[in-house]
Amino acid sequence: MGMGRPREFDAETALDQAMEVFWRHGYEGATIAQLTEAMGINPPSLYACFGNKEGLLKAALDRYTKLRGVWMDEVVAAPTAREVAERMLTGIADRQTDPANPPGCLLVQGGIACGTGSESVPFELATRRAQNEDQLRDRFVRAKAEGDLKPTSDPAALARYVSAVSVGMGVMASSGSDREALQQVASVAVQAVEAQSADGK
Amino acid sequence: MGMGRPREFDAETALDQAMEVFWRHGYEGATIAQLTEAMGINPPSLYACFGNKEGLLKAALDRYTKLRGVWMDEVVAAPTAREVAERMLTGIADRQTDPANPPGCLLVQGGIACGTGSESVPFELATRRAQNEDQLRDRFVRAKAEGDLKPTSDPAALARYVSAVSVGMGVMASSGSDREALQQVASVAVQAVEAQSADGK
DNA sequence: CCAGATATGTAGTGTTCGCTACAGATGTGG
DNA sequence: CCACATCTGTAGCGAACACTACATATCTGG
Repeated sequence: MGMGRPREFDAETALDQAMEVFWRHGYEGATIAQLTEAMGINPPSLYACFGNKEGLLKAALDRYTKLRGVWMDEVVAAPTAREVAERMLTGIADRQTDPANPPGCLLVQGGIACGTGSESVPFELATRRAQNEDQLRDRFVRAKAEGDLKPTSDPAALARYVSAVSVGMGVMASSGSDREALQQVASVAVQAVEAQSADGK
Repeated sequence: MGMGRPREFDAETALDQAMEVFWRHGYEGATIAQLTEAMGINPPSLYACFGNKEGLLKAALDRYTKLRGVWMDEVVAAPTAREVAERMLTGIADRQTDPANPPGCLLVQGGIACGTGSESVPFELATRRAQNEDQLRDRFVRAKAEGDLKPTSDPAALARYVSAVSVGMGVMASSGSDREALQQVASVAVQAVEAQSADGK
């Protein structure tokens, strides 16, 4: 028994194109026609490879969070909580206004609200954002244990805060805010982390 | 010439119901069927009164921002920049988790991204958020002039920052974060404004 | 009570959506 | 070269969408 005709497109390349469409238009705003055109394939190929529209989104999210995870590892590798926050927020400002990608963050742009029948999409995005927050929290827990953060500080609250600012910056970026505006936000936001640092700066 | 049959529903009451549907499902996620059912009317009445779906959204946004404006006036009436930020952010935490409303903020939930043909919706929401930011900025400009904020502080950046945190909290609320979690974020966020206050607290 | 004007409920319209049946193309194992 | 398996393109499926035609009902002005 043979192995069948091989597929004529590269799945990861196609996924990158799909990711960009979801990123720009959101889950519900992206149509199969737009996706297939961007991916350079026809609907049957899409469904054979990814199951359905939601499966394609999840695959795109996997790819997005994988790429982002590499960067996040660098972020939490910073020596102090303050520098973690600074790397994170200034990096967010740069990345979310990088003309190579759609503005904002796929985990926000993808869909905060969805119609009946797609309630799992916002949940899926929220789960991925929460993973990011967890990674930050773990890093801040360590910072507190190391005496880098004040003994009175709340690492979980700090992580939630940095995560919230990141999300807010993503919305601003998608609404047209430029890199400079986001850098200003990052600059102010870091000061709240400084206030929780043992050396106060 | 007569004045015709009077409408049998109250426009503002119906608008409140429509606002809640948009708030919960977003612009694209909300269907005319859901809207008319919530409003207790039939499609022709909706179109006669509001023009089309986008007109209904704008009317709902007008009502939302009007109600919110009353509260914002109280916020900026606080005596110091720090207290303005505190009232704003703790109030956001309370309001966005108020069980009387859908979670989050209509200006965020309404739609960050939209499909082709509805690009004006995200723009409309962004414009309303910008108005809020302008109001904050004006207040912080005054605070700086009054010596309440440091001479080196940037009122526009501070306003952008508070606005960004508010938006981030809105996304968190819609993803299931409870009041306490948002209050923690608010509590941390205020410290950045404190750092820009002349008395440092 | 009548004529004009506006609102209402029923029952659709055309379009677009996500998705797929099907036939032909292209590969592998024997 | 043949049976089989998988992919590809065309063409279109049923459902849901925003929106509306139309007949009927309810008002005002005369």
